[in-house]
Amino acid sequence: MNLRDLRYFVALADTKHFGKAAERCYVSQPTLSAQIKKLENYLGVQLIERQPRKVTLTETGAKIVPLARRMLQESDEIIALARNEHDPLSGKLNVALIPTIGPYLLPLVMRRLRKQLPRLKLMLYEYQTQPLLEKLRAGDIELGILALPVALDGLDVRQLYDEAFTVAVPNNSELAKKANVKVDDLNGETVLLLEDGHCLRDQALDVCSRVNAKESEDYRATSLETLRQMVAAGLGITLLPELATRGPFGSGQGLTVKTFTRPVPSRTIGAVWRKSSSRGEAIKAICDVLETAMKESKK
Amino acid sequence: MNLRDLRYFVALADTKHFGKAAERCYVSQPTLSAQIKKLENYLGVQLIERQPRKVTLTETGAKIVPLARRMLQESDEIIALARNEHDPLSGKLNVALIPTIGPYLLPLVMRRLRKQLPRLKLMLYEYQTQPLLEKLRAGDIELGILALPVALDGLDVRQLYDEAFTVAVPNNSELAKKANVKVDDLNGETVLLLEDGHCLRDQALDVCSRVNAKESEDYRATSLETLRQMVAAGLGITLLPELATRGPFGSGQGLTVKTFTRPVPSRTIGAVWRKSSSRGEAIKAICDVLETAMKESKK
DNA sequence: TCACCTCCATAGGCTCTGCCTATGGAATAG
DNA sequence: CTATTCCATAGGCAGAGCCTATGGAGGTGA
Repeated sequence: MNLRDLRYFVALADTKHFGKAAERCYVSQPTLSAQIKKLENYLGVQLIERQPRKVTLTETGAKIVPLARRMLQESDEIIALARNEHDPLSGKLNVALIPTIGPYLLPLVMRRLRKQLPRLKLMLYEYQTQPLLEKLRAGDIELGILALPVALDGLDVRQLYDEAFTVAVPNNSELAKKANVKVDDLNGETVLLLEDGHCLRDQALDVCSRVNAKESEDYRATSLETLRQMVAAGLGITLLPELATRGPFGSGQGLTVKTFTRPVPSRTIGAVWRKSSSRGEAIKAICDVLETAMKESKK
Repeated sequence: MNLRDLRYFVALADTKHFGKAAERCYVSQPTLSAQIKKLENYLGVQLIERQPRKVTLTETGAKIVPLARRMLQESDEIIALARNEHDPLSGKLNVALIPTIGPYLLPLVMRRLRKQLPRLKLMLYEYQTQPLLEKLRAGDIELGILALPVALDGLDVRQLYDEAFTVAVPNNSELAKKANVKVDDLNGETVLLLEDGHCLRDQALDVCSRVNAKESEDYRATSLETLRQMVAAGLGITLLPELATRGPFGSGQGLTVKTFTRPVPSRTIGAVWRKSSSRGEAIKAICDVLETAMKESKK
C-alpha cells in the first residue's frame, strides 16, 4: 500500500468518476483503475461499487476514505514542515561559550547577530572547555566558542580573533604608575589565578612562566569578577583577557588595568563544531558575524 | 515520498543504528541507507546526523518522526479495518421490504437470521415497490424483498417463495359458511383494496378481473390492518396474502379468513439487488435463510 | 433497430524504483 | 599494524507504475 494509491482512491471518492479522478491526479484512467484495483486486492476488500455510469463507495470504502485523507494531509504536513526548515539560517542553534568569553563577547555581538541572522534562534549556554567539548561531541550543542588550541578529533575549527591579555594591579602598586607594562615587569609579583578547569589559568601560567612571577598559594578564584575584587583588595595581580576589561570592567575602585608592550601575550579565540553537523551554513554565518564584529571593534 | 521510506526512517530514529534498523525492516543496510538518503533529498532537509559510530536525529528529523510515526499507525489502522471488514458475512446491510410483506415475514425469520448470520447487522426499512427500487438503484439500500415481477434493469433477482392469497369476509357473509372458497365464488362481491402504489392492489385486481367482482367505489385502505377492520365492519371482502393471516392476524372479531381451492391465486416473493453490489455473499446467505424458513414453515 | 458515445477494464511494452551483493573509506580497538 | 565495525557507493536485476491501444458493456438519439 502506498500514498499514491491512496491519493487515487481519495480522488475517486471525491469525483465518483474514474476519468475525472485520473485527470485530477495527472495520470491516465487505466492507470488509476489498475492501481485502485491493486489497492482493493491488497486490502482484500472492495472499496468501490462499479455501476454502469455510476461509481459509489462501498461501506468499507466509506470507512477508509477519512483515514486515507488524514494520512495524505499528514504527508503534506511533513513536506510543509521540511520546506519551513529548509532555510539553513533559520531555526534553533545551541551555542556554548566559555565563561571567560561569554559575558564579555555577547554584549558586543548580539545586536549584530540578531540583525544579520534574524531567523536564527541562538540558545546560549556557558560551560568550561572540557564539558563544552563533551556536550558538543554528544550532540547537545552544535557550536562552541572557546580559546584554542583544543583536541580536534571529529571536530572542525575556525579561528575568530586574537585576544590580548592585560594585567590588573592594585591602585597603589608600582606597576600602576608605569605608562606601559612589560611581561618582565611581572617578575617577583604574586599572581592570582582562576581555579582548575578554566583554560585561562593555564594560559596565564604560561605567560608567567616566562618570568619569575609566582601563583598565589593562598587564593584561587571561581570567576574573573572575583579575581578583580581580590586584586582591588591588594592580594596580588592577575592577567585578564582584553574584552574582560572593557566598559564597566576596566580600571576603577582600587584596581588599575594596564596593557602590555609588545610582544603582547594573547590567546586565540575560535569556534568548534562537529564535522558531521548539518548546520554548517548557520555556523559559518555566525562565525562571519563574530569575526567581522571583532575586527571592527579593534579600530 | 512513500510509506516504506518513512518506516525505514522511524526504525532508524528508534535504533540510532543503520544496521539494526535495516534488520528490523528486513532489508539490507545499503538499501536502508540509500532510501533514507533519498527521503532527505526529496524533503530537502537533513534528517540524520551521521557521526562515526553515532547516529543522531537533526532538529528537523526530530520534528518529523512523530508525524511519520502517526502516518504509519494510520496505515496499520486502514489494514486492520480492512481485515475486520473482510468477512463477507459481517457488517451492516440495508434491507427494504414492502409493507405487505415486512410485518408478517420478519417475525418468522428474524430469529433464524440472527442465529445463522450473527455478524450481519440488518438495517430494515419499509417502502412500497416503486420507491424501494429507486433507493436500491441509488445505492441507499442493498437488498429489496418484494413481490415479483419487477423491471430488472441493472438488478439481479432471486425467487424466494410463493405466497397464496386468502379471502377475508365478514362473519355474517354467505362465504363465511362455505368450507372452501373458489375464485368464482367472488362473483358479485364488493372488494376492498389498498390505495394506489401498493402492488397488492394490482395483484388483487388481477384475480378479481377473472370474475365479476368489483372494487368498492367508496373505500380504499392504506394498510392491511385497515382492510381487515373494514371487512369486519361489513363493508366488503378483501384478498389477503397468506402470511398476513397467521397467528393473531387470522379469523376473529367479525372477520373470517378462507383459503381458496385450487388453482390457488398467489404471488411470488423475491429478492432484488444491484448486479454491481459487493455484498453478493451476504445477500445470498440471507436469501438462503428466507427460502429455507418459508419452505419449512409450509409443513 | 442501429450507430455512436461514454466509461471502466484489460493487454502489452517501456521506464523507473527498490532491492541485492560487493566493495570502499573512515574510524576504532587491540 | 591488523582486524573489525559502520555507513556510503556502485552495478545489476526484478518488480511496480505508467503509457497507449483496445475491448466490452451500457446508454442515448435518430
